[in-house]
Amino acid sequence: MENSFDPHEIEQQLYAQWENANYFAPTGNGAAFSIVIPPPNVTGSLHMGHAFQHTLMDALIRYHRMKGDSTLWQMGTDHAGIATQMLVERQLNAEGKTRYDIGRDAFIARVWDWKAHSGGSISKQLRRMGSSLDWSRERFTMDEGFSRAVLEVFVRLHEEGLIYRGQRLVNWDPALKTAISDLEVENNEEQGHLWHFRYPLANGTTADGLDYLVVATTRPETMLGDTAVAVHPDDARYQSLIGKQVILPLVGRAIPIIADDYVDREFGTGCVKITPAHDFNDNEVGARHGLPLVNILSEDASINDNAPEAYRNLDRYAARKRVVADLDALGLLDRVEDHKLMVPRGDRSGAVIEPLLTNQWFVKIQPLAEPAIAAVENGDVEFVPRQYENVYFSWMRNIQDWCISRQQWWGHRIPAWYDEAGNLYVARSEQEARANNSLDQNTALHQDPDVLETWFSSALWTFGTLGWPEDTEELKRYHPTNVLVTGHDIIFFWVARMIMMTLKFTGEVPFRKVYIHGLVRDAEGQKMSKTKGNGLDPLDLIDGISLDALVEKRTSNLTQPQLAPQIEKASRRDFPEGIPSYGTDALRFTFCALASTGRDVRFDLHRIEGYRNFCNKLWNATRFVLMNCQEAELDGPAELSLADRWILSRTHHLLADSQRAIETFRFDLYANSVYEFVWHEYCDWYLELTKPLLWNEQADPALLRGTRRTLLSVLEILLRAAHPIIPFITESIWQEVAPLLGNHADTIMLQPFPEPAHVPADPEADAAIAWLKDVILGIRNIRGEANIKPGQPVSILFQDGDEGDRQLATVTEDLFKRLGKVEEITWLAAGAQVPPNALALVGNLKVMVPLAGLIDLDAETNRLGKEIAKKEAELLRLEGKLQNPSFVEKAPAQVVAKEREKQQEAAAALATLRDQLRSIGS
RNA sequence: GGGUGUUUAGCUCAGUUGGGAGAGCGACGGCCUUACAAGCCGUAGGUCGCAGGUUCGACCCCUGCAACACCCA
Repeated sequence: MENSFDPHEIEQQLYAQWENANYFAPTGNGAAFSIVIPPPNVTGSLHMGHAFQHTLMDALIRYHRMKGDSTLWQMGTDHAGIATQMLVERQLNAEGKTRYDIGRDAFIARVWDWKAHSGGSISKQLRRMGSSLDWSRERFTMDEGFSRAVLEVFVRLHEEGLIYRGQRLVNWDPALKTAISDLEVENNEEQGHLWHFRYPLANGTTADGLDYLVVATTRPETMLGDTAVAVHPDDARYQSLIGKQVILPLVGRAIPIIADDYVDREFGTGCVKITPAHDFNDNEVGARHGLPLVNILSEDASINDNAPEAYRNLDRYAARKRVVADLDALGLLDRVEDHKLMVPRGDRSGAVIEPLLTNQWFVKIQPLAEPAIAAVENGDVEFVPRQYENVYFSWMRNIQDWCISRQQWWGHRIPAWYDEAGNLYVARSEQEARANNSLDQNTALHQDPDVLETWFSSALWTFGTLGWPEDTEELKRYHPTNVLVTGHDIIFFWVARMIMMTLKFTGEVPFRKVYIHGLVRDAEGQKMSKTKGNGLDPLDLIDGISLDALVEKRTSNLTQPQLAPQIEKASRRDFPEGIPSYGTDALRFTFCALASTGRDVRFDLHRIEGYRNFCNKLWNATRFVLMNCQEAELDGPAELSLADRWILSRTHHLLADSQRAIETFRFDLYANSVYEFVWHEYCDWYLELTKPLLWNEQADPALLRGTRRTLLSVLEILLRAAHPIIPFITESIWQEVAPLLGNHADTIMLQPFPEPAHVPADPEADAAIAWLKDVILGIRNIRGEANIKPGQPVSILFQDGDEGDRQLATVTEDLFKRLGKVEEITWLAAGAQVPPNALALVGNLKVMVPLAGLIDLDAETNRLGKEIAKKEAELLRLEGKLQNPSFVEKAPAQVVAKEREKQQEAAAALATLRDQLRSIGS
């Protein structure tokens, strides 16, 4: 083995071996365990969120596979309607064409073509993460089989009256010219204006004697579509005007003054213009009052023919200026204020969204939502962490009908046909539509041009990927899936919709548990984004990247190129050396270690560096073990030393802790227990404890065999225990180690996950080594504080203590001699005269290092002083507690007894330390 | 405006049923000790956001407040 760990030597080669051997496909007759991948966008590339999520999923999958479950991790990608269409349209635009130039069929062919050539980049990247996905069953939401499921669901929902077509106000993206869901709208506060307009009263005056009302708006152009002015029903100022009319300026329409408690009396003048065709709230007000809807916008957000001629065909912002100017000219512009407002923008296009009245397809959601709420209420689906259930419930209980149509070309086309008269036929095909409705070939039919939104199809993901609507073996075996691993940002988009649709069509929940992980942020806690240029590419952490390449990457193709210098500066500040290569295992270990319950993680390079070092530590521990075992005879009678028994006992605890952590999704605790065990138990103590024996030429061969076998078998067990987190290094090492134990299997991947029951705990050995550690730490502390050179051997004296101390000292003599670099040990009788010394206490046992000229007296006095102060504080606390009568009375007896014991120990220790200080001082 | 979460060492975070707080990184001091300088040994550092309450006892349970973050309207 090389003398340091080099991830590049092993990773890609091992992954290829695994994949070629088909280890990722489910095998065996064990219980089924399945996870579906949240299908990544086919246009996407791997980002830190994916890397995080896949690390956790892969850890679960590898764990269950090793547990012997028949484990399926279903791979697939999502066709990402809008994103993909935008991407291919941009390519066309670069050629000077639009999609309309080439037509729908050619455009779709072009998208498929794009997918064939560049659609798979995320698949390659997922392989670099070590993800053990079943590639042989990879699915795509636009594939034929999956599309059949989508079609079937649409038709059946329509048959049941749960899908309908209707004219409604939807979020309209005027740049993409399509409806989008309210989840795809980002509301952000932006600086704007509040314009106050005077609307002349048709008759009468206000309480103040004015002949007009003042209304305020942030979108002046919408006034062309006003159909009422509303006031609060209890607003004394306007009581007499309710039911009267104003004349809508510029338009000349007389519109009513209505009373509705939607109006906020405190805001502006307390009068609100009502535009039911262009505002969601106004729409509801309009519905309550039977107001007409006047739609004044076209699909590109220019003014249409329902507005006065002067404004027609003007873009909405041009119209805004014109309306304001014209009102001003008429003396009807009361005033303009600066105003912060929430502006809705499409998350893909960035365009300001308009509520627009259009014909769309909707899913009637209430009948689907009720069972989906019940499934979570009764525990059929469990969220981890639990509190996300509240997020789910609050959304589900206020859920609106779901607009599923999109005015796009790329996607599942809506299976609805119209005849010349506008009659509508929904069927699985045009042929079926004709057959079901007795329409012969003379009746011309044309298909609805719209497609379904992507989330409609991904809602079917768990059962659609397993072959539904066919009643397949896979569906029976792997559905419901066991757990969904996803971010909280798509609980509404995806999780809730999967639960609804899956219950509806399979009668089963899609998954039993939903593990929600946090978002990955940068070291400052900022969200990683292309715009801010603070993102990290997981592959750059794995392979490393030079500073210049990193800067280039972060500053190219920016949506706001003016930020480039700023981004470059920050990058050069944060990564002056670029990013070194850490390898996949270190990255995965970092993600696991940071994955505490559902909170966002700050990704700090120092952490991944630490875990890279951890991998190197494991690598070198293995080198030590192999060096000492490879040439040795391991067969024959063997005897376990105390240290062997101890590390086996610690292994038991490692396994128990790890299993509990994985089963409860505490990847951080899992990673920490592996780290702690490998570094601070196996390496720091156990390997050191084996050296006196291994390097002793005269050692008992049975003991040597016991130790060598323990070195190997504990290493082999911990490799299996750690494999779900760090698959590459563990596989690589395991292939060296396992054969020495007689295991010649091809891969660690399919070995059983180690069971704590197979490695019993050994409390006696635990206690003995705990004692030994105390003695050694005492000696080391004296060495460190008294400035005794590490190379300088010391003699030690033991005094007092009990029979147990004597026995332990005898049994462990060789061990602490080496670990404390102790030359000679002398037991002194109780009360015997002792030479000047430095003292460490282990219980009642005095461990002393004679001064003999090598100890710095001042330093030792100082050290003792600190010890005494510590003990004094402790004793004071304990005494205070024990002198409190209500504590002694009310606290459980065992707690009181324990505190008493502590008090006595502290008092005894304090007395000894004070004696010691006196004897040094004298 | 409603809701959720967070607040613990200089930084990033653990803290399992209430019995005087831990890790990693960083800092400081010492070491090329035959697996590892990506290492080894030792040390320092905390009014557990603030104010109340419950309790013999509160980082932990309850109430209020503050700051920050996110979601919804």
